[in-house]
Amino acid sequence: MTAFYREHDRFIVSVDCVIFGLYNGRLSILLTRRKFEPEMGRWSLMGGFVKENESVDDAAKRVLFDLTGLENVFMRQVHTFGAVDRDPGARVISVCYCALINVDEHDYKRVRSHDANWIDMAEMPELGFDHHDMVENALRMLKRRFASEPIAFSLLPRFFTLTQLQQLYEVVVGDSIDKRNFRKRVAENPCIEKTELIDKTMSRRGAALYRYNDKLGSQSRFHI
Amino acid sequence: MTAFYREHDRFIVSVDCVIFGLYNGRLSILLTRRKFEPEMGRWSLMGGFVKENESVDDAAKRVLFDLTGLENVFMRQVHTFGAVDRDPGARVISVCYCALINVDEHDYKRVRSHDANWIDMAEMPELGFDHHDMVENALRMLKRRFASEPIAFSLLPRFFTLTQLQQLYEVVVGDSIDKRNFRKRVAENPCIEKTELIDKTMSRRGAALYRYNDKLGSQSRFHI
DNA sequence: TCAAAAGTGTTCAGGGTACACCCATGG
DNA sequence: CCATGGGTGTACCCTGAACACTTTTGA
Repeated sequence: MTAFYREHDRFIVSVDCVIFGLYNGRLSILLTRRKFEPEMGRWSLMGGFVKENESVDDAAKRVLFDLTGLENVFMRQVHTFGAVDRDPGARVISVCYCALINVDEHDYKRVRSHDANWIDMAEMPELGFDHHDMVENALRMLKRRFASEPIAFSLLPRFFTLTQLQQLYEVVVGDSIDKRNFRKRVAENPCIEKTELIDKTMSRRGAALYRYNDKLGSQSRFHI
Repeated sequence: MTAFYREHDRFIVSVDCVIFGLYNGRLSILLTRRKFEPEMGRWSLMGGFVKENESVDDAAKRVLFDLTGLENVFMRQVHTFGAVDRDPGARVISVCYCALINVDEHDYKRVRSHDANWIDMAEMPELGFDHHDMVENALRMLKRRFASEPIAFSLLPRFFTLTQLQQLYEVVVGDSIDKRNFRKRVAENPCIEKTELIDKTMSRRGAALYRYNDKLGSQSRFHI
């Protein structure tokens, strides 16, 4: 390190992850109760500290993996929170990330061992620190991105019905969507391919299974 | 500080400011040549280090003020860049901000003393580190926000003509706009008030002067 | 035969875009 | 009288939203 850098103040840097999940058909968020002061016992986001030998993005991935066992999920940086006294325990600059996962795919045991709970977004408790701001920011970003990027498909099985896809959009957007309009847009999108397969688990009649094809490059977007 | 925090790695945190400006009718960016290693002599963004007793946002404001003498300008956090080796001189985590200013209002002497130059966006040189990513991100954010938030009015004099307003939008959006359609949208927007004043400096005929009124709360938006 | 989910088209309104000419004035 | 910038209205298209009934089949 050159002399120029030596003299500057240094900071603890953390990542706080807003982990959204689909938990029996509803949008939920992974929260834990803090196990140490300050604010011990208060609900809070999943956080961790950045280490010297990892990038900030990698720190976020590590935290997500530790908690859920999942890799390669939709994960984005939301904002960096750097107020001087945002954490009363110490000066900590926190980079907030958000992820959206399928609760069924993650590793329950990991979540349990971290004393984390899935909480329905409609019943979100008060959170410590500036975590409420983080959740608001993250949710706004999630809704925006979800409606314009093909995030949904990483949450569905490889083959899915249009009803499943629509329900997923409805949960995230937080509103109901007209079935015919929805299917019209799907039909116009070359990335969503109908297969010959039929799913009979949800109805007597059976529903056509579709597949997402991202090989279409820049066209692999789906804007509901 | 509780014992819990003591053991964590600490980082130098910087802010890098992408300062866009309107310089004789074109979108420009404020750049400087690095005066120390690594990458001495390379064009780079305006940066500074966060200090222990200031928030990250305040650090960005301080850097902007030091460079331009301006306060209360449109200034937003863009993204945090945290790759391990993004700065070959040391591990530095950098929070990127962007600002858009009116070049005529700032303090030239400050800029000069920092050896900073306004460079037309069309002629942007190669930058050191990950500064090119920062500029791309910042420009994308600026265009998005400029088209949906009333940023323009802080760059214009208190009274302005519709031609001035339109030219400003054209410069930032980087495309030309139909005059009649533009004026139609202005007319529909209650925040842009026509005054009785006439500006005769730009034409023989004279142009009506308008004023922005942000007292209309949530309606004080102008979406071109 | 009925319950439960799948599937299917049309209409309408509003917003966005394209487009060309007259006006006022100072020099 | 002319050069310069200021100012104005309409037609069309396309997208997005609203809306209800038929089909299939296992139990």
